[in-house]
Amino acid sequence: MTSAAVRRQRLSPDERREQILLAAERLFADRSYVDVSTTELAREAGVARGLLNHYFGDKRALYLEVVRRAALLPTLEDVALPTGTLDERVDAAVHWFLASITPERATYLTVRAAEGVGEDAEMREILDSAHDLAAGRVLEMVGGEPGDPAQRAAIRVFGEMARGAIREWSREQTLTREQAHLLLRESLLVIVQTVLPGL
Amino acid sequence: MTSAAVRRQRLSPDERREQILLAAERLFADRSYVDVSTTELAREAGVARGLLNHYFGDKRALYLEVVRRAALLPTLEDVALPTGTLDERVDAAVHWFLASITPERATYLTVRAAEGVGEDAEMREILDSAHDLAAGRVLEMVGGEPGDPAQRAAIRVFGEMARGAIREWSREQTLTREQAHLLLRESLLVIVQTVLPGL
DNA sequence: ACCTACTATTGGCAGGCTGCCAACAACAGA
DNA sequence: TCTGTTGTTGGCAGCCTGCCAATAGTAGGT
Repeated sequence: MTSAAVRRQRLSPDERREQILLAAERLFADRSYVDVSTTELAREAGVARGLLNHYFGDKRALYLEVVRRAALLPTLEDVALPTGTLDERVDAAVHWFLASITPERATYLTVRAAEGVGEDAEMREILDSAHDLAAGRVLEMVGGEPGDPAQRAAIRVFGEMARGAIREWSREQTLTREQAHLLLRESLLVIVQTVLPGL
Repeated sequence: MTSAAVRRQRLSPDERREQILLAAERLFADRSYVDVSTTELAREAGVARGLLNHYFGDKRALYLEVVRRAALLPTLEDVALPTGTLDERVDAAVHWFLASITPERATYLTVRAAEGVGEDAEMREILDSAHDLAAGRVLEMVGGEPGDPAQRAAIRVFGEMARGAIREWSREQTLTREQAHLLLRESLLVIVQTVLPGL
């Protein structure tokens, strides 16, 4: 009950939109989709409930927007392509992957994202495209052919594995960071050698 | 509007429970948790809505029961432990994994399960324990030490990868079954060689 | 500085869904 | 046939969501 906004304030649509999104990120980070009501979302943003619908149309649409931002975030900044031997490039790629998905974001995306809202086509597409983008990055780094669908698919599979390893390390703590890194490096190397012709 | 049950019928609790569960499995297989209302569930089961609460207490509890059954199913039947070289055992393990998770069940568990209901501790535990059971099986098959937490964790990571590969193959069709199998076999072999001492 | 048109913002209404509970009725045993 | 047990029902109360007409900041023209 901070009751910060007792007076009605008029903001530009962009500012208001951002404000609501930030509040939503804050709430959805801790609790699931179904547990957070639009009333709460509105209160957290210091705004009337109807305004959520006005800006996002739907509770679900607002949620998808939150997920979209979180999912695309790590692939936004661009990285320098590593050079050197295949081993070195693979190691660099694994390093990038582990760094790009911070533990917080990992739990958020692997746990929070797939939750609450019906994981329908739209939701899947958001996550898939983000994962595919990340896979493309890795593929570039190891020197593969990003245009080849099979190569991309193989690296996406590696991505699943990597997210699993990150969870084991950061949440369950059943693997050390070194073990996870080692596991991923060896596996990625083999995947690359298996799928990519002549490397 | 088939209106099969016009007359009230009295069944044994076990039968009724099973009937409701089957109806729920049918509905949740196609649509998400939030999309299926308890009214629909009751109608599909040919039963009054209140009976769902009577037997399962909660819509969420009913859903968790459905997921639990689906998740544990593949690990129920026991398999003969393969013998032979490491390569052969690894191949057998991959084969078992691919067979145990049918495409339908795969989409159900990777997509449906993580959806709709808040993926809280209870939900995670159901899936995790099922995945851990499967990992234990694989570990036995390749000749590891099922009691070693690190080995189990490594195989669980492989499990994530395998589910990803199954999805690429069965849903996205970006990999052939042979490619998926090859990828998993090579990776599992490397994982085993990396994590299991002296094999 | 005032006024006006524009539009960001609000609050309440209607429909639907969920959990709960007291009443009802099918079936077994005497 | 009768009666007690208990599986089963239907409706009530509360909450949540999407919608929409009314309200009120605010910029821009005079």
